[in-house]
Amino acid sequence: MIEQARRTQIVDCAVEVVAELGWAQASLARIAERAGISKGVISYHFTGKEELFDLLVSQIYGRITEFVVPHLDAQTTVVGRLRARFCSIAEYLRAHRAEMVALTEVLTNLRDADGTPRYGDSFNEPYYQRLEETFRAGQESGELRDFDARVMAVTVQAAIDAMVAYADTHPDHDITAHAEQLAELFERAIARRAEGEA
Amino acid sequence: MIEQARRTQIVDCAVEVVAELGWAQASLARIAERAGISKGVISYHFTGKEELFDLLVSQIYGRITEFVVPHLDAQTTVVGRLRARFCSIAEYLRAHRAEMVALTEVLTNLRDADGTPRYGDSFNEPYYQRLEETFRAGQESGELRDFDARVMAVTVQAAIDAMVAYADTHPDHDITAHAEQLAELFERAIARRAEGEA
DNA sequence: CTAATTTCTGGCCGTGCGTACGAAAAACAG
DNA sequence: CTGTTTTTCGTACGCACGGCCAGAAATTAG
Repeated sequence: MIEQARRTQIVDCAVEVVAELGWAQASLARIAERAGISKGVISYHFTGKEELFDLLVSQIYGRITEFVVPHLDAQTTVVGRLRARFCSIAEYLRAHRAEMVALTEVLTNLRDADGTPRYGDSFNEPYYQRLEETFRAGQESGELRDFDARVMAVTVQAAIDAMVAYADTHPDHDITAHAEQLAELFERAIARRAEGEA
Repeated sequence: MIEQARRTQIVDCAVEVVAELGWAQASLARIAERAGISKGVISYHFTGKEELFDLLVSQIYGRITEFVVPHLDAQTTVVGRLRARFCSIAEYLRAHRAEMVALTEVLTNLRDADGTPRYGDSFNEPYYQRLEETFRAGQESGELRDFDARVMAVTVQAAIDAMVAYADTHPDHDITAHAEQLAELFERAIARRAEGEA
């Protein structure tokens, strides 16, 4: 059995380093230093920097999904699901701030050999599509008004990202209240008005 | 007189290179190559990479502001001003896509010597404050409902940034329609309902 | 214990970067 | 034209990075 523990230890140290010092300072040497090992160990357990951070992303992303999805599934209405999305992500953010910071940092900065962003558009696309489907279903059921589901999905995701980023730079910011504000904001934005309207 | 034209020429080439190849590939050597000059010329006209890209940012930012502000001032209501903000930025984006791409790229990636982002939070703060003031005024005049003006400001700015970023990666995207969707979205989010409500 | 395998070390290599510098060239003044 | 200043060129330096490897150390197997 290949020593799997080393890999996760290295990834954990990478999370710490990225969260504390930012992507630009997160060299393999620094990560190794943080882990108390030689630089070569990383090269031994990973084929390269890419594989290391790919594992980092998939691990954190998996944990977040694992936490958020049940909250979504507990809701029946689109408005309820959207509120659960904002609030559960805020809750996870409050408990695992460093993870979120590191994830954001890696997603926005990691590039592969030719210099193109590794997690660009293609990474958000699945989110967009699922949000779109949800919105469309709500529109057909009559719960929601008529609007461009793609623009709404992009904007919702942007609002979440902005919440995470703002919380990062403002440690005293009330994330829970922020999430509730977003929930109310978008509820008004998507819900059909009490009086009939297109 | 110091040759000012050289500076702007170099900045223009920097815009092109960043817009086409991304920040990671925008080395001084490549910019010099694009400009058809030697690398040392850049060092002669600028104290360093920082000053070059500071000039780039302030130039582009200035042009955008110059275009957008009159559209805002033409509006009297908060909802109108917000719509004008979305639409005028979209209009500028349509006409000067490369500039916008380069600006975004530089803002998100430029770091100073110690590795901290040069244009981070502090850059958005003035926007936030002006948006906040506008929202507060609207709330006091009764045009707008009660909500957290700071969260709304952060979210509006995020929606704009997301629009720019999405337009960048989806060349066929209808930016004008996107802006109008945002205008309607946030109008519903901030406006007081027809029937009285807190 | 010995031998084989896995894991680790520490340093070296090539690359690309921003910057500094001296010499060449051009522009300009007297 | 001559001397001076401004601008440009090409290069070389120092640095940090990711990747790589030969050998040492530790672990495991027999």
